[in-house]
Amino acid sequence: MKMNFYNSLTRAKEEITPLEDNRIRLYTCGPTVYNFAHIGNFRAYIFEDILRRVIRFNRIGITQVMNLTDVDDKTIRGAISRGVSLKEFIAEFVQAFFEDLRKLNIEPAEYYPAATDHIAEMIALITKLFDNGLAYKSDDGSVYFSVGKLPGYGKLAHLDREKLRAGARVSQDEYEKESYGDFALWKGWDEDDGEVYWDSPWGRGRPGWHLECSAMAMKYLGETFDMHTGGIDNLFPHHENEIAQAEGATGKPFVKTWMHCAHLQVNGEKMSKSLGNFFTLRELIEKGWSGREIRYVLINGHYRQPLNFTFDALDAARVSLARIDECLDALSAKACGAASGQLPEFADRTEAGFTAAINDDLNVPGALAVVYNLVRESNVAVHADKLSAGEAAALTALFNRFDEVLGVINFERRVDEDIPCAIQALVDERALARSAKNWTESDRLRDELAARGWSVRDSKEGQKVKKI
RNA sequence: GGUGCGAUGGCCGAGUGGCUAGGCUGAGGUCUGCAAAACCUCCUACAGCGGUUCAAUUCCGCUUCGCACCUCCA
Repeated sequence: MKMNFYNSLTRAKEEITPLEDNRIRLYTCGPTVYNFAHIGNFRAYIFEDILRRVIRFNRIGITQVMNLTDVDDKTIRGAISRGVSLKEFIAEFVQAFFEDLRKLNIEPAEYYPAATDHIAEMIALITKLFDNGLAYKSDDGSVYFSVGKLPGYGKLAHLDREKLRAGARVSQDEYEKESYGDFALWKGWDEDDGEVYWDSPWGRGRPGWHLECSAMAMKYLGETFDMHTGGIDNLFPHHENEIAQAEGATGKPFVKTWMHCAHLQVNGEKMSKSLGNFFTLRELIEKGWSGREIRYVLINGHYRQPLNFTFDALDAARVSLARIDECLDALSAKACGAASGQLPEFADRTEAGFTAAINDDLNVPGALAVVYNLVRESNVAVHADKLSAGEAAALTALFNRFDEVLGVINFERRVDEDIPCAIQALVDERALARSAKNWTESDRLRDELAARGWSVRDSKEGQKVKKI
């Protein structure tokens, strides 16, 4: 089935086919490792995770690169304020970032290049831009990209260069640029940079922010590759400038498909560090939410729509996931280890519906609706005892197939713990009371089990005991 | 000022020119000694005003409101 994704460059949904070798080469803008990422940041990484999972679900290979921005104003400032080297400063946040990715069940990318390991590639790129007459040096030792000399600049953001004007945040423009839209390729060293600098043909300094992505993307993925993604706020200027640097150097198209996700909001406003209205993943986990629940909230909205983050949504996620768990528990009890057989008739078109949803611009909410319909029909069949063991096993396999994309069904799913002897004794005692129809004693024992952290549910097959 | 995006039932959140999204919550019901789980029903939604159409929540225009970007940003 065809994948159709929305391309920010053309502003239309387009059929996605790999440029080469049935493999999609994907560059995803990663974190600046100067503190802990917040869940708004992770919305982007989860969107990219869903993207790569959907590509794989379609039996297409993937090579994903996610950069780590480890040199910029914020990392330098952080290192200096702590009196440590840049490498030491970022180490904690790099490690935390990878831990957080695991907590959210985000699949690892193939490459995580750090900017500071690719200074030579960046210098080479600037050299090419000089050769092509697109770069110039200023008096302060910085190098700028001359936006006016590159035809087509603004094609991604659809901005008219003539109409670029300073927004609210640009009142203090201290750079020595020839023209307003020009951006730094290389920043000449100054005192604020401390020990952080590299030598270059233009003197000591450090790379401009946009440069690393162009240089590293081309190193790992080639001069032209399939897809490049990030948050919508990266569309301009960051991605526009990446295109300018890459295409200005090579003369070839840089990226075929650009995809951008909308922001996570809190009370209708963008979640951001500057507004202070953000939650880090670790904060939420400390409050008792699981990575699974947080992942569920973050995928249960279309990536191009702003998503309003609330604790009510986390509550709903917990209950919703429990419903899926109940269904899968019932199926696995029914399957009882049987080999996967035929799917029951009601599930005939389910996978097609799921695939249609995710292949239509990653419509995860639509895919989840398909999953919940299957949950309901499975429950009906199980409770009516109309399911064979082979069918139950086949349904389980189907849920697992969906989970290749969702990453939320089996991830961190509660496994039934062994029942301690003391608890089992109470359960046995309760069975006796029940057979004697001593409901008072039965209820008392249920309360006692609950007080000890175990729930008991009566069914035709007897008592079902679970850790709460 | 420029450029985009959006407004869906109590909450979240898809989608569609006519046919049930889905989840959560609330109410009622079936089952059960009770509870739980499961299932069923209901709370009959598409910002407002015009227009196109046999038919508009869906297409077009205007209005109102909101969000984002306009060189730190996921």
